[in-house]
Amino acid sequence: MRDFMRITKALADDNRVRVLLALKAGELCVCQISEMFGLATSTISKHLSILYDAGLIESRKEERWVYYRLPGKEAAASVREAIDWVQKSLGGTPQAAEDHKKLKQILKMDPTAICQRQLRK
Amino acid sequence: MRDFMRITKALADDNRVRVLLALKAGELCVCQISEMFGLATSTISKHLSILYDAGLIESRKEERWVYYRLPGKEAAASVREAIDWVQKSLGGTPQAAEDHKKLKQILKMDPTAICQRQLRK
DNA sequence: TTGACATTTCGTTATTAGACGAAATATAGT
DNA sequence: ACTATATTTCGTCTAATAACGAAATGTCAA
Repeated sequence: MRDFMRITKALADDNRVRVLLALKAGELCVCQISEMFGLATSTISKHLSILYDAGLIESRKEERWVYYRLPGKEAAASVREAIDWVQKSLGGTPQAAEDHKKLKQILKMDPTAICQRQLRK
Repeated sequence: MRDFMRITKALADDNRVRVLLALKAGELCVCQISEMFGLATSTISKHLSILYDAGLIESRKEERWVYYRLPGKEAAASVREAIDWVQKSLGGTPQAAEDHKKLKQILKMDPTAICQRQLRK
């Protein structure tokens, strides 16, 4: 029950759900997500930790960045079903399309440039 | 997106999820659920309204009582998938078993007796 | 219509969540 | 070791949520 509720509580926030949709396209680092949503990196980091604790995302360190991604086949059934449910329900919505568009822009840029931009705000 | 988030927010509370599990066994009125959880009827009523607004339950008036039940086939896909996901993930947990046991006791009683008991607290 | 009573709504209070910036942590390159 | 910088943690503020009891609503029976 506790594990399941961690998932439902993690999904009960717009921004966290949008992160899951964005990660469909591939892994992202904190500053990229921060840039995409226009929120402080500390805020995004907190959201990611909640998704992580629920098992809804995994992470990987490379150089200076921490990349987050959707979990693989080894994820718990509840988790896989939750992610499928989100994708299926929201994959075709205007919000997802808009986010995807913005994401494409961000992926074109150099990660370093984005992160430095963040700090200057 | 808004509709979907209404569902995820509705699922982000232990008591509301337990209500969905309980309704698997059939429809229940507010006072029965109130008795089952040991919470005030006003609190349960509020929880039910949140589930209702999300489309996760339906209601039916009969005499003095309002019975709540899981939605039928006509429910939106997101809703059906959410309910299936909850049942599949939690149907076999200790919490569900305990609730089911308590529920059986309550269903044995006369609804009138239960509701009057509520008021005396 | 009045009374009984199940449910809902309202007002209040306490806890939880989400946001930020600042400070701490960790890692890579010099 | 030192600096730069990406991320996390911490402290704080504000907003949202869950709980209750009291009052309002609606329905049935007398």
